[in-house]
Amino acid sequence: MVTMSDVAREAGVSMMTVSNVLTGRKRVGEPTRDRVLAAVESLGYEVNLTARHLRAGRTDTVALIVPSFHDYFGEVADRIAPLIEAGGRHLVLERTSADARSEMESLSVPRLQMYDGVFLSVAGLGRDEIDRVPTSAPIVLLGEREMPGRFDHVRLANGEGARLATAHMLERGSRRVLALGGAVGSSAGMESDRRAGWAEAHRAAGLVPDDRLVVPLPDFTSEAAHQALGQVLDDGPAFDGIFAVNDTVAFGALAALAERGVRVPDEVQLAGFDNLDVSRFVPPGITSVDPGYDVVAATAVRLLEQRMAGSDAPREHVTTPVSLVERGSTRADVGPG
Amino acid sequence: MVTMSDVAREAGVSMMTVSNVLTGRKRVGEPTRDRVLAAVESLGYEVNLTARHLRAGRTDTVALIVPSFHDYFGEVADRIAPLIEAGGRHLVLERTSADARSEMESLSVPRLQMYDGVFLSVAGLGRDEIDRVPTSAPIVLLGEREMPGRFDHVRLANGEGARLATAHMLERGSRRVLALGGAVGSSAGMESDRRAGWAEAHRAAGLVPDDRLVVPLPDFTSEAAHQALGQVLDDGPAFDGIFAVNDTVAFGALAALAERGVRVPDEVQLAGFDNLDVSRFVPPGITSVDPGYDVVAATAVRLLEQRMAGSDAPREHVTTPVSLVERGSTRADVGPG
DNA sequence: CTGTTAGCGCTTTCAA
DNA sequence: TTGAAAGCGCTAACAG
Repeated sequence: MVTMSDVAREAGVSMMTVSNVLTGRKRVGEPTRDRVLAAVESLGYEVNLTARHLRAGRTDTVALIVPSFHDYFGEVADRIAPLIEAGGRHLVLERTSADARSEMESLSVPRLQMYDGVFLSVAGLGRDEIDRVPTSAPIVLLGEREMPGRFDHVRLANGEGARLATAHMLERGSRRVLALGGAVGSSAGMESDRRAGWAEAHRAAGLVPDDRLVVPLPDFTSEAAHQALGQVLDDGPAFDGIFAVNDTVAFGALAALAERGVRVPDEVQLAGFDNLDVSRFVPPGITSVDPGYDVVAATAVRLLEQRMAGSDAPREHVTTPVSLVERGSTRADVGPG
Repeated sequence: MVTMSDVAREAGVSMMTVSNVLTGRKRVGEPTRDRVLAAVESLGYEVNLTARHLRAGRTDTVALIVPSFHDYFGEVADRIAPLIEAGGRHLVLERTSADARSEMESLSVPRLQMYDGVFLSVAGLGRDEIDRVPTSAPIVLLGEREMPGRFDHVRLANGEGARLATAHMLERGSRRVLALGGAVGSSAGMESDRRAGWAEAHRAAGLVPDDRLVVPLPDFTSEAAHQALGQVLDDGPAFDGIFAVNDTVAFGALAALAERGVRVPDEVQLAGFDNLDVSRFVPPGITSVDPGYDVVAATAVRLLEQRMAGSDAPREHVTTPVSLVERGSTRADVGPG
């Protein structure tokens, strides 16, 4: 490995001069500069960033640590990346494994403090476990559940989104709207917030939410939704609308409906959550709750940069607004129900 | 910041002993060990990985650097991650910006050598530019084009996949199959390989590939495909099949067809490439070329680990096999054409 | 404008 | 089993 002192020797200058040429932090005379660059070129020298980072005490790198970068977090990452770059830092993504054990593992403190800041979304961890994550690096939590007060936290208006989607279908004539992927117990996760919104929409419409319409899922994949909805269609309660906990789940539902020849939106209306790009294109177009990705990203970046700048302002817990995007999977007018 | 020497002082031992306790590399007496751990706990000490890395000359981290982690590369990343973890290293993802300038930027040597190894997929760079990427770190190229011989390279059998998909539709009665996203010029990218396969299938069926059926796209998004196919439907040549250069493009096509009431597969058959998870579920199910993600991942990891182990075996250029997954968007039997 | 010194936090020798 | 010294490659601070 070629080091800076090799270059210095080759150019007949001190290491400091090489460093100055490379970083541009100090004025260096033209001829000296040229000799240094020539030496760099001829030796094929490359700065060692690890060494620079150790010296500087910063890595100029921010991590987005999420359970999966498909779907929602992929979209979020796409918006966060340019904002972080604009601040002169790099964004890297890390995937936490699904299970809580290795999730805690990947949150091992040493790794966290390798970064100037971290966006963290924890799927499997309970609130207490999160609370035990040391605060060595600036951390902004992303995620749809209660979080310890000692972290900044950005979350969506989940209940409101679910309410919007469900109310929309009720307005358009549905009377029995399934909550596909709704939590049955009283966990504090995203699914229970979304389920609460579903229930609230029913009550606002003068209907009593029927617990049998809440269909839990082992995970929020298309496959799980496909299977579960197949079961409901075969021998579950009757329904005429589906609020899917996210768009991926909605695709699984769509497949199950199509297989049985159930027409969308005529017989069953369908709405999802996340407004994935593909949801616009999948016929008949999936009505979906839009998370306002730009706002989520901008808020998260603002909080993290504030923290990285050393602010000790009180932690913020921000809930960002959502909106409903109506498409062909729900009806345009009030139907017969 | 608490350092190891703080812990050593607190525990009344030398730094070396602290290090040994923490890494477990050497035997340490029980009582000493306990005192060290107590000090670590009470001071809230965290190893500084940057320092460790500098000392070790390794970062135990591998990067997957891709233009986008949606779709194809997201799937690849999901398969690569566990394999890398199994080797005791971490996988991080970085996104290259779309444009070649900042792509070259993110490939700046210093960043590359921060990693023990790199999987690199370059979208915007030409072969010559890639050839100029310094070989400081072990690099395995991923991507569907000719690459310099000095790198290991994993690519798909693009031509074969396109041929399979097109031949399948021709067998099932299509006579005029659009190549949606096919390259028009003679660039050496993925799209021209796939277009070549499309043409070959025609010839094998005794048909003459019609260049007017090759529809170029500004980018391989659903939106671009939606627009372009809309144009073709409105005033382009007649067709009865579509080979979409990837599944994302296929979704855009599906939307354009649905808007105009064109029935799939009865009037137009449709096949894509990548076999995304969602393609299984989008009615009527998108026939797609499966890239064999597990094989791609295993091959790439094998090559990189070999390189990271210091091998100077000749560079390998591996083309991994693909297969066709038939679904409802193409016909089950020979139709009337 | 250029060079010298010191040290970021850790671990690999080597010695006790 | 424990410790002291040396140095990974770089740059801030200060001299010259």
